[in-house]
Amino acid sequence: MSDAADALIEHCREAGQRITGPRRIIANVVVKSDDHPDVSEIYRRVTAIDPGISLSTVYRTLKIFAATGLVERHSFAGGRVRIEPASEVHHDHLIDIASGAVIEFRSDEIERLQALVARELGFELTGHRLVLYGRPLVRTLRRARKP
Amino acid sequence: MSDAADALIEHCREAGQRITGPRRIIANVVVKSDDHPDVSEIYRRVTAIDPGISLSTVYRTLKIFAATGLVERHSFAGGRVRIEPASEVHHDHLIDIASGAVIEFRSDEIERLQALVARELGFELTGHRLVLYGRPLVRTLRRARKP
DNA sequence: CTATTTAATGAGAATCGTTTGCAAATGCAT
DNA sequence: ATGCATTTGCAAACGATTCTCATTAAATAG
Repeated sequence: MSDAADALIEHCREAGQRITGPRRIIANVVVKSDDHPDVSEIYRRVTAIDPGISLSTVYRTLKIFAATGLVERHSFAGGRVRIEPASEVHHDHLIDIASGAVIEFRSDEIERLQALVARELGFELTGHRLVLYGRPLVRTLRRARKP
Repeated sequence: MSDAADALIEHCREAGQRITGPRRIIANVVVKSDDHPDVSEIYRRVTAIDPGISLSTVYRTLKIFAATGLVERHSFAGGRVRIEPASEVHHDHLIDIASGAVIEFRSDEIERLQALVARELGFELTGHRLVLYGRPLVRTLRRARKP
């Protein structure tokens, strides 16, 4: 239905994959997930639409989508794998340790330094993984200044 | 036996832990592991010294050492947990995608930027996890220039 | 040095997320 | 519609890690 889901499906067809009911549904669920859900959450959302779809199919389909570069699978902090639709622009993640929320960010400066560091060590940087963990800054209430 | 292992053991005692045979051996194996082995590799090394030590004990002991801050447990690229003795200086890792080797590095500049980025997003940086993946630079053989 | 107390161990079962084997169902080209 | 390869659902298998619990060993008191 969704534009992006159609694109995802189209990519699959081009990759020689059959377009099946489950795959359509999973594609739709994934593209409208902007909250980095884990697989069981995806499964929950998928079965809310079609209760007949099995967990294996969700896993298998996500793997195919990932292989085609259509979704990304992150494994933050030793936990379970979390899913996000692939986006044009690369970004890294900051985890709010208070709420567990995942915030996306991007820093060209950091990227540049990474490549530099790798080169200094004698490597060509082929990828990286940066996750920041942080606690929300308490917006310090402006205290009335004593004159 | 080793200086560092003694320190590790001493920390444990101070933390109210009993100093047992298995713990001594595991401590020794860990401190002389500069290659970021995974748990089963640690187990292999430990049982090479005392075949009676169980895998559960290795896991339990590593967890205790980690809790005391004496060893660090990393989970690179969706794989198994890998162990390293805690070091004074913080560092990040670069994985050689050709060999799987783990290289340690440190960049104050990157650290600084991370804190900055976090602050801009409204967070106080409490931790981070940076892993670079790279392919060894082929040291381009200086080709004889045709004059 | 031995007895007492209490924590640590070994062996295996249990758990968790993920993957796999297989028979039945389905997509798609004809 | 027909045939056939691909997908599916189910359940069993899996690998890493954790747990259970009876047994053993460390620290402590006597």
